[in-house]
Amino acid sequence: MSRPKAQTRIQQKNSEAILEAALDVFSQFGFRGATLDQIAETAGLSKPNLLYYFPSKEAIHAALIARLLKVWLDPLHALDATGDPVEEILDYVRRKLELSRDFPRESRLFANEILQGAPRIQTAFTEELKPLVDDKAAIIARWMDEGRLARMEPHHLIFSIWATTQHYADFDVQVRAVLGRTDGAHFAEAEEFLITLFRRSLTP
Amino acid sequence: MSRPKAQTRIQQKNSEAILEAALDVFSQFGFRGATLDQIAETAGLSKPNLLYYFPSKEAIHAALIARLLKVWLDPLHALDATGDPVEEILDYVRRKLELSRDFPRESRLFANEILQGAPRIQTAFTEELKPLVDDKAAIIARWMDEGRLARMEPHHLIFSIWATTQHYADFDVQVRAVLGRTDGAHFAEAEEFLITLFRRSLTP
DNA sequence: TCAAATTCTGACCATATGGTCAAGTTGAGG
DNA sequence: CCTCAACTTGACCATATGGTCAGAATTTGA
Repeated sequence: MSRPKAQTRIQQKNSEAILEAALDVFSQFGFRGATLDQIAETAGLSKPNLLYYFPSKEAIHAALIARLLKVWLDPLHALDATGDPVEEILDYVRRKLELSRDFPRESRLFANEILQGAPRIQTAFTEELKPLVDDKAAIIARWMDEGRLARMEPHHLIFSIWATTQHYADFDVQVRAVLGRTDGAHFAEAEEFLITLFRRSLTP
Repeated sequence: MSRPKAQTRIQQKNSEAILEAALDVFSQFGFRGATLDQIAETAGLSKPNLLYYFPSKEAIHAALIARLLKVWLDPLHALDATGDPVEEILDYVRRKLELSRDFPRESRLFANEILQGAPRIQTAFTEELKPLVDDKAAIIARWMDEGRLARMEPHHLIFSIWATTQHYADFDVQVRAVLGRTDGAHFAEAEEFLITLFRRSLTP
């Protein structure tokens, strides 16, 4: 972070390996549960070498969070005020569920962070997330005023979409245990279910 | 756990204080992030004294989990096959949301555990949770067969209820940040929203 | 009241962990 | 092929942490 963007080939490669390894470890054990030794070993580097690229454990975590925040908020950004209300929201559900399926570690990284009071991303909440959500909630409210969506509290609608989609990444072990499966086939079922759930309650 | 149930007045009081403190600390920092010193200080005991009542950190955690599992599964147990289908499920939603409101630490304790792969409660999943969910899912499926509920995949319906209700406990900081509130008034809104959401999609 | 059982504690231990540093190795440009 | 900067590491440090133990303080029951 404070270090200038990776420039040499080696810097590029190792920084990437570190962030990749850190994502593995942080998402599995949380910030305090993760150790530099674990991250270094996963990345195939020695601990001092790891600390040559990032000044501290904090810095690695911060770099990860910053990098992922954009990807994470992207689907909500894509919600288009000029599209068809119901389909726009269902598309958002689909995109969020795809993130859970394709980037479960990222989802768990955020979940871990928020669960523990989000001590390291408070500013992102108030400065990025809240304005974005307020903006999109206003669009949804307008659609409801126009009678193009059934009336519901827009913020809570967004919460329910986050909750239901992220559940499949964050509580993966529970989902698998309850369904008695080890494959990932339940994502297709989940999509069908969620689309049905939200379509029925949103259609005016 | 291995120790016989607290018998003397002092044992009763101190065991209780320890579990209460441990709930605070574990739910906030996760298993690996929590320290015995923290728990001991919160409980108002010395660390060696803490270890006089529980043989290890693991044991404290295990005792907590065991004690909470019952409370946590209770609302689902209460789902009654002879009741009115839509109202039974909406009552379940209400009870789960009440748990999130009244026992957020318990919710976060479980969330932390599951997020990290549920290494310490795997057996509870397969031996208690799965059979219970399968049982209730069968009841819901029967209601749908009888045309008394709109058709949806029952397991995923249950997941969506867990996800949406627990979201308000587990992601509390995020909810507050996005709503821009510090009070707990959003629980009433959440209830209204969730009841509407599920009623619309479940009514045949 | 007094001995036995229970409860409590200061001091201590082994290990883990985030981080440092001096010195060595490797790679890139001239 | 030589030099200088970039990269890498073994050894090390201070602190934190889970846990132990001998003995002191307190409670209990006869």
